Amino acid sequence: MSITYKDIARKAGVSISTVSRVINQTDLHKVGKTTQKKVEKIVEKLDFTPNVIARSLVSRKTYNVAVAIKDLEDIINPYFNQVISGIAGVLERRGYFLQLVRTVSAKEKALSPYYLKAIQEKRVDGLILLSEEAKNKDVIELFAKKVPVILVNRTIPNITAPSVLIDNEGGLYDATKELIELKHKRIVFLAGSFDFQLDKQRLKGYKKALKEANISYDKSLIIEGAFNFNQSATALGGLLKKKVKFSAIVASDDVMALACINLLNERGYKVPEDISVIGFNDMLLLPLASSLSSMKLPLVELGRKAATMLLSIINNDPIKEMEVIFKPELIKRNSIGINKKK
Amino acid sequence: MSITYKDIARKAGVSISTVSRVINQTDLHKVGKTTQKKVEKIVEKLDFTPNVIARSLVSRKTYNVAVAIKDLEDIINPYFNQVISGIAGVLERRGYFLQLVRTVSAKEKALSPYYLKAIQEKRVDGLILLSEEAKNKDVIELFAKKVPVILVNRTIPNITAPSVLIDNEGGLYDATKELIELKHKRIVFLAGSFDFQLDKQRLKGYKKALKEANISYDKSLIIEGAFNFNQSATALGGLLKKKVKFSAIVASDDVMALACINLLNERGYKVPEDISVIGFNDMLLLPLASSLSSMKLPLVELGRKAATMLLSIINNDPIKEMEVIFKPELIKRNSIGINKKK
DNA sequence: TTGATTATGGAAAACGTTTAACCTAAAAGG
DNA sequence: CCTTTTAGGTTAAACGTTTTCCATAATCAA
Repeated sequence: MSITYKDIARKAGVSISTVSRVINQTDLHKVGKTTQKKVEKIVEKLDFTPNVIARSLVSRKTYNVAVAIKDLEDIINPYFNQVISGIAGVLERRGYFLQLVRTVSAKEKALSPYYLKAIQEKRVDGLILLSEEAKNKDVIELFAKKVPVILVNRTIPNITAPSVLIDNEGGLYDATKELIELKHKRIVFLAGSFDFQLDKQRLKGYKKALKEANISYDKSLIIEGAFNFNQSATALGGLLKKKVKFSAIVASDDVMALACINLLNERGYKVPEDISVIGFNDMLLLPLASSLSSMKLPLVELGRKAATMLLSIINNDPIKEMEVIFKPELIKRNSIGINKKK
Repeated sequence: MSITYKDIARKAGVSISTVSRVINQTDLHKVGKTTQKKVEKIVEKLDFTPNVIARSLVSRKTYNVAVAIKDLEDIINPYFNQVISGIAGVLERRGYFLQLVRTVSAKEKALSPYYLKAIQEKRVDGLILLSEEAKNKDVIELFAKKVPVILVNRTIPNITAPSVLIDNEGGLYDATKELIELKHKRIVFLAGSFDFQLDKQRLKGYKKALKEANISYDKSLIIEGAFNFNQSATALGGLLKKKVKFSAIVASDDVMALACINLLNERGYKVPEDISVIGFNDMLLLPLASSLSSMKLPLVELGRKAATMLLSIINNDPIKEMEVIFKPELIKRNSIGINKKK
């Protein structure tokens, strides 16, 4: 059916090994110039591409990398989008392919989640884990099996793993501190979900900033918005309904911050005159929020870094640092101002 | 290094063929009940998963499907997101993996674009083409080579290919007609780009509606916004600057429509009092535009359909229809109203 | 009892590569 | 002139499966 080395070899009147050497440019000293040209011409003419499957079988390399997100709806999230975009760029430049896998199984009680399946079946050379859903136990097992894995914005207790991290604690500390400096005392932290490390770490930073300013921690100011617009609006709506007092909000994501601004406007509050708002990620993709202050993160760059590290590990290149930490940087725009109340 | 059939066979004291038969549940009449149990127990205990590469080599199936988008930034676009989400769901349920590939090559003059490379190297069993970038010539060649390919929202001249299409002409016809019924006469069509079939088709529908109403076609009302927020705002801004008169806008995408509403508000126009706006896709992901009227498309469903068709072709199942067409449906919300001017 | 059938299983080729080991003729070295 | 080296190859094993074909023992019908 399709062309193989055998065909090329026959047409060129040489052996299969010679064809392999010409195609891979290896051991070329074992091939005469004229033979080489002859083979190259035929490869060219037939537009031949070696079968990567057969190649993988012997080389044990697939040139395939899995990128794991929790659920496929997650690719809708601009955060993952940008990271994946960065990953993909590096992979392509280095000749690798990108396989998108999920960490949750399909409802029908699949045996193992897809991201594990991809590795068990040896479909991929490595894995970039963008999701926190993957169980610690499973991830530890992967490390034990020497599977190249990069963790993104997630750690495993007591283990130093190759990872690209975000200084979540520092980020929320900086954001909170800025608001405190603007005389805010009752600051809402709209987290995504405390099921995630990321928000636990951020809460730490929030508390730290409060403590330093001798502001007491009020649990009722902490709410969860599931990283999406609607649930964030609902959460904030709940707070308003309960008449909880506050003059500022830090959100764990720009979309969530946007939901706040939107709801506040609807309810007659002005941002930043009445309420200050700071987002996270600085995604800039919603020009509607062109005045949103945010903790900026170079997400595309972060993806690039993760991919580069993974490829280093896959190719046994020396790796400079096991953990790379990106520090969010506060971008001040028009959504924050001095607290004038009281 | 890793476990193979050989190991299982040795431990079970049976042949490799027997192991294969048990694992694949094929030719089970050739395996005794007790032998089967014995093998199964060992497979279970060792947590063995067959090497999919070796398997692919002989079966000529990779259980891998490529989904091609133009550029990786495209996954940021909610349109692709939803379609891919639909595709991924079906693939996973049927045991297939999803490979994300681009139709444009990396800048460094790569030989062939990645989506072609994936096929040439036999990495994938089929391809879903979400991008119009892929050249007709290349796509035709794929069909000639009997590669399973599904086209999404794109056709190839003179060829009936398996495809999932959108009734673009009908969609814009309906939108325009609605506005005409609301007494609008000068209607802006904010297209993405006329490099694309999709917008050419939509323009056709737009013109058709005008013609039926005896409204003359004014080319200056046709602008392009590159399917993104900023360029759409710029395009509309240009129109305003030139003082072109209009009372309604149909945009080729919700984000673009949003850009219009945003700019109009900034410039002091009210929607829908002064200007009516209709979007396309009805993505609903920007609750900020909760009142945006839009031509709704079941994008996730569309992705599902594409994946289902592809798998049918891959597995030589009879395929019901070569072309499935999704008709956009006008969802009326608060962004349109009767034209009161003149 | 004999021949046919059935149940159970193994051996080996094949898939398309890579690569280690081997071969030969010519060139070089002494 | 003989030996060694080098250039330019070839052969064949290996990678981990699937699958066709063959083998044997037990069972069955007559």
